[in-house]
Amino acid sequence: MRRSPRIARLLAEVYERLLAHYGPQGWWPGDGPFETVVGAILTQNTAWTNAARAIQNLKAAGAMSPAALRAASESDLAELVRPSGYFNAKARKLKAMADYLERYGDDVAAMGGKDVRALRSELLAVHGVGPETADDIALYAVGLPSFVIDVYTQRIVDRMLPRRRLRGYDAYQELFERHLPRDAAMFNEYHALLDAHAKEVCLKREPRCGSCVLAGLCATGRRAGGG
DNA sequence: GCCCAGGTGGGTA
DNA sequence: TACCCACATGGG
Repeated sequence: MRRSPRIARLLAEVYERLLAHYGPQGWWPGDGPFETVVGAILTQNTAWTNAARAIQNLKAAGAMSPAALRAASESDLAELVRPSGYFNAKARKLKAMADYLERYGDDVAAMGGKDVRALRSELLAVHGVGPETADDIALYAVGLPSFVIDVYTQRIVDRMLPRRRLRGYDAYQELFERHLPRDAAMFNEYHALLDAHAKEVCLKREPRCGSCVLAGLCATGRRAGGG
């Protein structure tokens, strides 16, 4: 993908408008880097409120640490994370993550010494970690600049750049990373703002795109959405 | 009752 | 590479 000054200006303006309108989002909600890692797995294809219940269960059971996850049986873990859905699959994923973290001495912050691309590749090799979860962990738990793409981000980009026809996670990520300064704090805020905007405006049945904070930057009225 | 939610892994063509 | 499907609970 070639860098385009026009797209760089567009993405910068979108960020400025969203930040001015919604304010700082304070992601990732939760208590510390390891809890963020756990949350990234538990929120997969699941509403955050459900993931949060599972996190509370893990904390109440004293299981919110890599060592505790390794020590627990998979079936006990599954019961604890039941509210987040896919509980058997997620219990296995949590154990795989806990096994992986052992190489960093169970210290998520220790991953910060790595190159972001190298860390991302490592994370992708862990069972249950796909591109979005790897970027969630790299960005929100470790603080390295890896732009997070989710379905909301893809929908908003598709409406802003309908001619672009991006395919696949990496294409969307490349769009942001090629056109923005490589700044973890800004990546953090930008993704959270896109999420907030998608939830408040774009996913409504009748989005009022004319008064939307992104009016004029977004191709409206193409589907049941705009903004 | 129906659709959706801060995806991923495994199988098939 | 590109689809398909299983995985599963809770809220609107």
